[in-house]
Amino acid sequence: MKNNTIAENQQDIQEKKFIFDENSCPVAATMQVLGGKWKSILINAIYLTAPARFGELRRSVTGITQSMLTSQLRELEQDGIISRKIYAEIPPRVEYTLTDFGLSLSPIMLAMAEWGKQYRLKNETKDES
Amino acid sequence: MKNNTIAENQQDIQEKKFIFDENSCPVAATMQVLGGKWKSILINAIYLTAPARFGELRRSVTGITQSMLTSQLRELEQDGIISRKIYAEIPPRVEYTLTDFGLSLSPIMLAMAEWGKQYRLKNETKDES
DNA sequence: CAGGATCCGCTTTGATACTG
DNA sequence: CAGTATCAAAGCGGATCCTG
Repeated sequence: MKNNTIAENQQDIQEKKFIFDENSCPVAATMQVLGGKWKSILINAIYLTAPARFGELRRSVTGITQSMLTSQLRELEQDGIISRKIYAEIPPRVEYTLTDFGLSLSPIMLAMAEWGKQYRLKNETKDES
Repeated sequence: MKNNTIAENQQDIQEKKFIFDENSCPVAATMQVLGGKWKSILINAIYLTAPARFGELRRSVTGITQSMLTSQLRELEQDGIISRKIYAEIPPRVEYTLTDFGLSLSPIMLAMAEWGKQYRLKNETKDES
């Protein structure tokens, strides 16, 4: 059973006949979900403050506008990352939490957080000019 | 009925008062390096085919234009992710490889690749309509 | 409180032509 | 071969106003 989805055969590996594109590269798929200016921040915020209310997120995620917050939350919900729970109250209340699938992102988020710290450290000491 | 119109200070301490923004959230820092349509694909491509020549990348990374390839490679080099080695030959030859710092991204890349596969699987079975 | 609907500018990306 | 330069198109993000 030599059904290699990455390279057709051993010769391709030696000749480096790889094909990378947005539809086949699985890393790109993840980036499409996490991409954009706010998605990763929102996931992180909801992860740390769940259950997170809309107004809470608007205040804690500095700089985001209402419309952006709404649209990004909708997309994350659409992608199965977060779940939206509506309470029929006056005033209305909506709580966001990570789904199990969203929680499966935590290894990535943790690794990215750790790497991001190192990256910022690296650039701090470099900016001493 | 307590009067908490101005008593927010005490409560805020007990409440979840997190602040998330692009400059403090380390995850956002990583996203700034990996963000965009091509960066993650390029890192993956260079990781798997290093040393990768410019023309090789242009052919293997399907859909990218020369100008995009150049600019994205320059930014990755600027961020210390890849190194660019020029051979003074005719015709010219340039090889790209990941730096040690770029290699430190591999846990993230591997985690993202694995998650991306699951994500695509999830959506495949969902698209059976 | 938690949005929805519009409008708009800027950044990102793409297409094309040219060069050492 | 490995770029640069220029221009056009697209998409993302932002500001503002309105609503159940």
